[in-house]
Amino acid sequence: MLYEYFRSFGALSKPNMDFLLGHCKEREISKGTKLIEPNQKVDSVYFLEEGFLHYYAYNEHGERITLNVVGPNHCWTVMDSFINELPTSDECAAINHVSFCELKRTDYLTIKAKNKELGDFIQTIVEQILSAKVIEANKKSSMSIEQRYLDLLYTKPKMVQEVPVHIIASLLGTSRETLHRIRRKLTAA
Amino acid sequence: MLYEYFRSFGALSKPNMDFLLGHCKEREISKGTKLIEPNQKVDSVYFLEEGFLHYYAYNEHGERITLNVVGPNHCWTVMDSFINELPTSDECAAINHVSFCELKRTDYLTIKAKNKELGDFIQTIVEQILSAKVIEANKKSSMSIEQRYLDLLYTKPKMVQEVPVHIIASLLGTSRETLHRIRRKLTAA
DNA sequence: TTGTTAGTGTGTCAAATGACACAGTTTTTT
DNA sequence: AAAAAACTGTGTCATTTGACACACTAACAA
Repeated sequence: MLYEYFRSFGALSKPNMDFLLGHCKEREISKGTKLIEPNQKVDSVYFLEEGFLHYYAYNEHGERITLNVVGPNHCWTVMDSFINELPTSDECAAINHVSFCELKRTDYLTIKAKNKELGDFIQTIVEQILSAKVIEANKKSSMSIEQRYLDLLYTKPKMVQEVPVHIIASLLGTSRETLHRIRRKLTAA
Repeated sequence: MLYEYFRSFGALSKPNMDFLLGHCKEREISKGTKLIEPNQKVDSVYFLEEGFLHYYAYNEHGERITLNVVGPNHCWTVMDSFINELPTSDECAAINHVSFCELKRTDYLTIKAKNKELGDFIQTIVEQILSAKVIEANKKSSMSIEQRYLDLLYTKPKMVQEVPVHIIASLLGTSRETLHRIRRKLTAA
């Protein structure tokens, strides 16, 4: 699964691909477990194989803000913390039972420095992922809450099914009740 | 000015810095001029020295959505279009008289391939800029409109002064009138 | 200079939203 | 099995917002 994911970013010679995959370790955590505690450094990149992660922060009023919900076949980390070795005030918890692959920073740096092909490969992935985030943020700002919900329903139906409504609502940037009104309106039509 | 900007990302040997700066060309455009027309490829990275750029798009209802307002000492481009040579439906226009430096894609690629120091340097800049965008997007989603306005007023007072209210409002994600109510409330206090 | 356009300030009103309250259901813990 | 906790569905109501309308001013072009 992780192999297919890497493949989607371009070709890579067998020894390099093996070297890359060899540094990724399988792990599992159960529902409710925190992957990242507050004020912890994020020392790894995570690739989800099953389940959903809830990435969130608290604003100055103590309200919990959902920054992202990450599902299977997607990577997650806090770039700033991972790259610059800074502690982050954000947190990350498992919504379901989650299985994933972990790549530690030290291994990440080893891979990046191994040879030119691997270095360029990693760089391309980072650029693609960050660039996609910027596109997503732009897209989001041009859509209403209802449109965002429809988009989510279309692109990630499994997430809508498996993740609690109040988390989906806060991901969309609204309240549980407003999301409810939207769903009611949609089923009526 | 551009030199100082590059410097802020780290050290670079003199010949490499000269090589880099040598490929950036000074340009100016007057108020109202479009830097990027709709469905055009974005073939350059721009570094602003003076004035403000309005980066926007239209949603499916034909409403103009402000994606960003770029001021002096900041870089701008549409990454996806620039890297993958795709036309973008977004547009970009000068709010004021704008002077800037331009770096063409061909020159960008030349610089990147010139030697390892330059390649790594460019890569670091790209990562930093994109990473900052993600952080900004996260921050934005945890703040109310009023807080975003106060933040903008504090971090970019000149932008608030020089850019029309309706553009600031749409940058903050609200209407001209609502921004007005916020300003009225703030001056009253 | 005059006419035209762009931008600003403000009021009204209908619609959308968030906060709260509570009941019913499912899941988890003891 | 019983109790507790988490989640879902729904109604009411005060507040906020966006849309519209209009007056006024500043910038710009003929």
